[in-house]
Amino acid sequence: MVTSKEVQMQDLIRQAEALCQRSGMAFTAPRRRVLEILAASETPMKAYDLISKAGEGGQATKPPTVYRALDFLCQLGLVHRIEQDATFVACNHAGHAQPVALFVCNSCLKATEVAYDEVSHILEKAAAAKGFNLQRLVVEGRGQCQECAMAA
Amino acid sequence: MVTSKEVQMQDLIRQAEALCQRSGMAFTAPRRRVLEILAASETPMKAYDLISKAGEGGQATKPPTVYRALDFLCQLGLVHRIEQDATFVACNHAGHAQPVALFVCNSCLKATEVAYDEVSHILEKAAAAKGFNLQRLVVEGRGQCQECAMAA
DNA sequence: TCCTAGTATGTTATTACATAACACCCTATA
DNA sequence: TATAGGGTGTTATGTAATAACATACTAGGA
Ligand SMILES: [Zn+2]
Ligand SMILES: [Zn+2]
Ligand SMILES: [Zn+2]
Ligand SMILES: [Zn+2]
Repeated sequence: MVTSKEVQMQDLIRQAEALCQRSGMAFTAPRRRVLEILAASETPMKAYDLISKAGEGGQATKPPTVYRALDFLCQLGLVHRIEQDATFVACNHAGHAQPVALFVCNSCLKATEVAYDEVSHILEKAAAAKGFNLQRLVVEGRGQCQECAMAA
Repeated sequence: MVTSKEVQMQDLIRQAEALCQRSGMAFTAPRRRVLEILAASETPMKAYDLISKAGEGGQATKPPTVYRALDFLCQLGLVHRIEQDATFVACNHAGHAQPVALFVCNSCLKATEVAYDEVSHILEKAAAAKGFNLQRLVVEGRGQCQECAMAA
C-alpha cells in the first residue's frame, strides 16, 4: 500500500532534485536522507531526533552532518526551522522563497503553514515608522489545530 | 552624572516592584539583579552572559538562578525572549501583556519594539481559515536600524 | 596526465543553551 | 508549632549547535 504521505514525499524529493539541478547544487545522500526523514514525519523534529533516525540501520550519523544538511535545505526553502522550539519541518510547497507563518498545535504538535503577504507589508511599514529597515521576518504561532479542536 | 539610561532603569525597577506587589509576587534579589543587568544593557543578552555578569563581585551565580528569574520576568512581560537567537531584552514599556514584534539590527544588535495590533487580527483570521485557533504569536525581524543606516 | 580549486562529507572535540532533582530557607496561616 | 507554598542554592545532567581539521570527489586548466 502506498499512502498519500508517501506520494507527497516522493514528490517533494523530486522537486528538491530539480531545484538543486537548477541552482547547480548537489542533492547528496545526507541531504536526501534528512529531507526524507522530515518529509515522512507527522510533526516537526528536533535535530537530535533526526540524528538518531538518520543513524538507524547504517553507520552512525554525527551532528555536523545533519546540521549541514539542515542549513542547506533551509536555505533552499525546502525545510523551515521553527525558532520557538528549535525544530525543523519539511515545507510542503517545495521551495517557495516567500515567507510563511508556522503555527504549531499545542496538542498534536503538527505545524500548519500560512502565507502572510499582507502582514509583511504592514510590519515593514510599522518598522519603517521607527526607522528600521526590515530584511527578514519570523512569524510563528501556537494554538490548536482543526483536528484537535474537533476531538475536544 | 546620571545618564538617561540609568533613569530609565530606575523607572523600570520601580514599575517592576509595583507590578509584583499588585500580583502578590515577590520581587526578590536575583530577580531584581537580572532585570537591572538587562535594563543596563544596550543590546539583548544571552543567558550565559547574564550569568557571568550576575556573578561579578559576589558569589557565583548558577544557571538555574538566572533562568528562573528570566522565566518570571518574561511571564510578567518585563523581559522579552528573542527566539531567533535565544537572547533576552528588558521591555521598555514595563509590563505590557500585549504582543510586540522585536526587530534586531544586524549591525549593532540593538532591538526595537514595535506593536502590531492589526497584524495579530489578520493572522488570527488567516489561521482560522485553516481551522487553526491561534493563541500565542511570535513576531521577530532582522534588518538595519536607523542609526546604523545613517552611519552607512 | 597532473595539478589545483571548489564543494561536500567524516570525525573528534568542544561550546553554548537549558533543566531535573533535591536540600534548604522563609513566611503566612491554621 | 506544625505545615504548605513559594523561592533560592547546588550538583549534575540533558539538549542544541559549531569549531577545526582530515578526507574524498569533481571539474577545469597547465
Ligand atoms: Zn514552506
Ligand atoms: Zn492538533
Ligand atoms: Zn515590551
Ligand atoms: Zn543598528
